[in-house]
Amino acid sequence: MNKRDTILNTMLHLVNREGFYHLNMKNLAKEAGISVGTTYLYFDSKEKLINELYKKIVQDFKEAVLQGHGEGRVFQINFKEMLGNALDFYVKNIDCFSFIEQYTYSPFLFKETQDENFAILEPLQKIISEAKLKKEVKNLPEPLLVALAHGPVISMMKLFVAGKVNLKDKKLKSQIIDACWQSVKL
Amino acid sequence: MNKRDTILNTMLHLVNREGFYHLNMKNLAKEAGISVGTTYLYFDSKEKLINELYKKIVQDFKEAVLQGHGEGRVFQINFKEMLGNALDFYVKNIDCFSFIEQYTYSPFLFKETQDENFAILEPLQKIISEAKLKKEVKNLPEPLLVALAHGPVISMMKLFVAGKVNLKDKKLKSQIIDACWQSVKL
Amino acid sequence: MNKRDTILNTMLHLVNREGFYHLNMKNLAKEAGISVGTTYLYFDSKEKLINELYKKIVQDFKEAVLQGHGEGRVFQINFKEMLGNALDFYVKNIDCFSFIEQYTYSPFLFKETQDENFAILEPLQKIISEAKLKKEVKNLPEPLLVALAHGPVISMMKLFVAGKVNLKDKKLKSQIIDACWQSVKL
Amino acid sequence: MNKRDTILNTMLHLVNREGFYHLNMKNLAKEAGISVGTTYLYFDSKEKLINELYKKIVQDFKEAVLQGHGEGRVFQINFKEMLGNALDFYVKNIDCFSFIEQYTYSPFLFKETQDENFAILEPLQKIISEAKLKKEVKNLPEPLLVALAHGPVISMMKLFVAGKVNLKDKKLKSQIIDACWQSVKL
DNA sequence: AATGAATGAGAGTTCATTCAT
DNA sequence: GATGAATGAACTCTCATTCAT
Repeated sequence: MNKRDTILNTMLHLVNREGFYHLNMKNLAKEAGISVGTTYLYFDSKEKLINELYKKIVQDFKEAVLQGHGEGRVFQINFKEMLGNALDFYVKNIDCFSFIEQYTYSPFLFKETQDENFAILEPLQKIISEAKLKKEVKNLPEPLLVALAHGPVISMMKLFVAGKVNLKDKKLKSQIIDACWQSVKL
Repeated sequence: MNKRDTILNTMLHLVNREGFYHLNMKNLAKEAGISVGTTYLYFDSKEKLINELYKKIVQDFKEAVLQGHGEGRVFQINFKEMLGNALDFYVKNIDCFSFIEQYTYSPFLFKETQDENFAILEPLQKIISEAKLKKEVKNLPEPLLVALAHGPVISMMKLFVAGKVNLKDKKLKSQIIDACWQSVKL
Repeated sequence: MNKRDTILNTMLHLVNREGFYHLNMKNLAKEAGISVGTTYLYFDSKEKLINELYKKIVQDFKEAVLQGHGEGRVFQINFKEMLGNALDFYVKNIDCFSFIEQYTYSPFLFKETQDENFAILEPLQKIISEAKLKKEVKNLPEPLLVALAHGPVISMMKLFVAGKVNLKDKKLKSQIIDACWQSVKL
Repeated sequence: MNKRDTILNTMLHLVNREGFYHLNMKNLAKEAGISVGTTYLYFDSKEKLINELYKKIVQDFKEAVLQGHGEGRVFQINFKEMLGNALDFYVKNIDCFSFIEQYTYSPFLFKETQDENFAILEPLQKIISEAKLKKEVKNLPEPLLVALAHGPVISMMKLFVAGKVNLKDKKLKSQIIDACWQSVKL
């Protein structure tokens, strides 16, 4: 792996083990097996590094979420697949899930835009918006439909991170997805 | 207001205006109109102070949520009331909502127990648990039922904080609550 | 002495012993017998501290130079007195002399104005300017008259600092002043 | 131009554009169009490099100053020519003038000898010393005679660098030289 | 009880120098 | 000879905490 990616991965790891607050560049360097100075060869500042990491994760998430997505297919199929992909991504990359949540709630960093916070919702927003036009979902405000689909997933992930539920269980996973589908479908 | 509460309130305000990261005891004292030293007469450390604040907010939240709650009443009534109370509390105390979210996602502080994170869910958990026993809700794992009820509310609040929806609108509020009810009801 | 002045004095001392380049806040604090943090209670930054020190020295210099100055007197008296005062000030405060010279030649710091560099010349400029109007000095450009009076003083001071001449010798002092006077007088 | 000279020239340029303080080897290399490593093939350290540059400038200055100098000629001619040469050199090589001044006042670097500071005065010292023996100059201490000749030139240069006088003006130049001559001549 | 000047460890960042290529 | 990624000590500055008043 190239050094830039090593740094990003180590950061991701550290943020989740110690939290933003206890994170410091010296530890990051030590954990990554490089020197402090080297970090600054690849990133201008701690802040930029964190922002870059966030962008990378969002991009990875979006890609994962759109896996297997087909434009012309029935909404139900696409919706369930997307939610399933999201869950799978989160479960496989708990660090990424935790990072996104921490980042979102941190007036901690100077984000370039406030909207960054909602970047991960974009794919879901898009298909719900289209379904809304075609009246294939409940007649509720779009943001609410998104919240009904995404909110429970996040809540379940929080419980999973805390070790309170097992999202690796396929049955539970499909129950979540079905329940969310029930919430939005006509 | 007594000095202890002034400090807690100022902290709440500051955390949301500047974020945990940019928070510092000097500013806290200045904003509260006292000296740094005084802060330490009431709280042992910054960390303890934050933890205390969290506990206080959770307690306030729980009280607000249980407002009007009747033991013997129909589940639907209690459920909707509870969700409505939660929404009202959050909307009226955005600072508290943001604080809770930030705190939850912060391995920032050494929490006394991980379970603290889920303290606010307790009332909801309790009534859902009872309803489950009486088979008044869908036959789904309890945590999922809680997530179906609470997740969308949190998601909507995030959008509200970002100025993307207006939760002061009564119609939207009842749409949210109804939708959540639909998700869990038999 | 108050702490603020202790810091300024220590800085003055250190700049001359070690030079701007080797100066660092830790040593400054140690030498001043305080902690690093304390320095920042009195000055916003290293740079501001140096700029403040410069301003203070210039002010002290100007005051010293105008000592005994009388508005209505013969130009020759005022001129010689001013030059004598300057020499006395420099000799008594070698550190100040060295500091001024170092500061002047340092694109080292972000000066608020370039003109700061010439602030110490103001009193001399003023009396020469007046004398010029009254045709009491040679018919040469004002800047040159200033240079003829001040340049040799500075050059002598440099030699004094290097231990090559003894400016505490009264005879040498009056020779310098007389020679400068000869340079500008009609 | 060979690489060694390129480095020296770039250094000279950079010191005057950014000052000693903001100078760093990476920028030096970039500006010189070489790599950092290469710099160290030609110079042992930053400090040595600066010291070498100083020596080179002093040498260039001395050569320029002695241009046209004739051993047997009248002192006045040699004196005026020397001062004229110095002025011309400084005006043509402002960077060199600024560098010399910065260097002189910098306990910034560990100079090999303190006397280095006065190296540029040597030619002037020499002819004044000879003239003194032959009683062709005022009966004043030699260092003062040197200061009377050189001090005003430096002062005028400082004003020139700051854009306050125009030393490219031939009349001003001859006024300076004449005035200095008046200061030292019998 | 209340103050706020003082502390100093530790933060983020820089940069002269090295060395494997 | 030439490179430039890598180093890590040292820099400026911050801030939770203390304690004499």
